[in-house]
Amino acid sequence: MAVETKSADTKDRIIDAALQTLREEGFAGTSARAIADNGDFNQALIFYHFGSLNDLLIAALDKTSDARMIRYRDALAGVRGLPATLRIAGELYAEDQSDGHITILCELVAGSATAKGLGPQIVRRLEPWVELTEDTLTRALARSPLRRLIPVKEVSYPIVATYLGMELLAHLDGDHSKADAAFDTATKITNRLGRLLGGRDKAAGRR
Amino acid sequence: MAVETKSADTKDRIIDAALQTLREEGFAGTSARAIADNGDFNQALIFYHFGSLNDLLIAALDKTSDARMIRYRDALAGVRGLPATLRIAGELYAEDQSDGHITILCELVAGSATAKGLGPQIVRRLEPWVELTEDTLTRALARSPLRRLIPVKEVSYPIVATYLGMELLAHLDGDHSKADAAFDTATKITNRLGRLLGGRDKAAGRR
DNA sequence: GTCTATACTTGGATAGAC
DNA sequence: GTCTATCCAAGTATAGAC
Repeated sequence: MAVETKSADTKDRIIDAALQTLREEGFAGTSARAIADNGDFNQALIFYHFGSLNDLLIAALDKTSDARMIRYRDALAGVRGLPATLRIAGELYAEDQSDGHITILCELVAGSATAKGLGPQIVRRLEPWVELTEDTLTRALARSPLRRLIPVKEVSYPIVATYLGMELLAHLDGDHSKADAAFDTATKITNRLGRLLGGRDKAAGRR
Repeated sequence: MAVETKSADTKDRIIDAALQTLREEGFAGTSARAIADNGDFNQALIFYHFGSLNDLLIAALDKTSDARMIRYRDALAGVRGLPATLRIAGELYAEDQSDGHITILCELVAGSATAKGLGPQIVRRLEPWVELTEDTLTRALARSPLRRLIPVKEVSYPIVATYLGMELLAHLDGDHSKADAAFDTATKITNRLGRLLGGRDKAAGRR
């Protein structure tokens, strides 16, 4: 058991170093050597513990993604109504940004378009997020007149794609202001829609 | 003049070979060697004519992007109303797909997150598309009640981001069905909104 | 302007000692 | 499990002949 613990510890150290490198250097800078330098261990350990660099990157994505998913599910659990949901989503997004989760995800998505064989595995790991969007939206619209307007199933995938697209662009030119403004824009439209459709604030789903 | 023509011809051959390679092999497969093989010329010519591989890729993006921009402006010029605009946009998108423009753009956007120094130049070349979206949307909404709902300026950047995000994802798992469905979804929502807001079809902007 | 040949660099991965 | 030493492939870019 001592051995297994040590091995697990090392694997975790390697994963953390990979995450840090992705955050700081981007996909392009995340070579096996760079990760090893960053985490202060030997480069060969990566291949001993993970077999290949790609497999390490997948494991790293799983770690950050699983943690964020728990946080998202938790924070969104009791939320009712679209305005409140948008507000919480905006806060979660801000967290994604400050802890670097977003950077990592974007770098990997972009990188997997570039690197060989990474693509399908990354995409598979985005599916839970489409489902989360679907669940969240279903609950957010449950008591809103907007539920007759928005086809939740069809709209969830584009929403996730928008999140990724905006981040990717923000990332490319180092300007996040437009991405940050998106939640405000969505809120604005929702409010206007609420006023137009149901009169006052009931329409938007507030209670 | 004969010399200039020959040089211009060669540059164009190289650009075309780069575009073809991006389409067929993706960013990862688009090395100077691959392009030269593909176009059946010497690899050193790339550096003689363009200085660096990055500069060639930028020139290639400019060629396809300029051509598409002319086509878009032309096709959208006389269009009135949101439903018609969505229909035309869907057709243009289908063209993007069949002639490979989309593939090239996505590969370069993804790749520029990966490669060094390409990012800012690619982003700058996306700005005209945000402007086009803004112009198009302004005209599409001119006579629609929806113009009070949608803040055109704030929404144009997210729309372009969505286009890119969806394509990037579709690209990653080789499944374009969800991206194709997006225009139908947008049309569906627009129609419902038209019925809810303005009664019948006038609201949606048809004439 | 175009070719051949090659210098130089980086990075994934492995062999084999400890 | 961890280290050193290396192999090998691929890629950008350039020098120099034609």
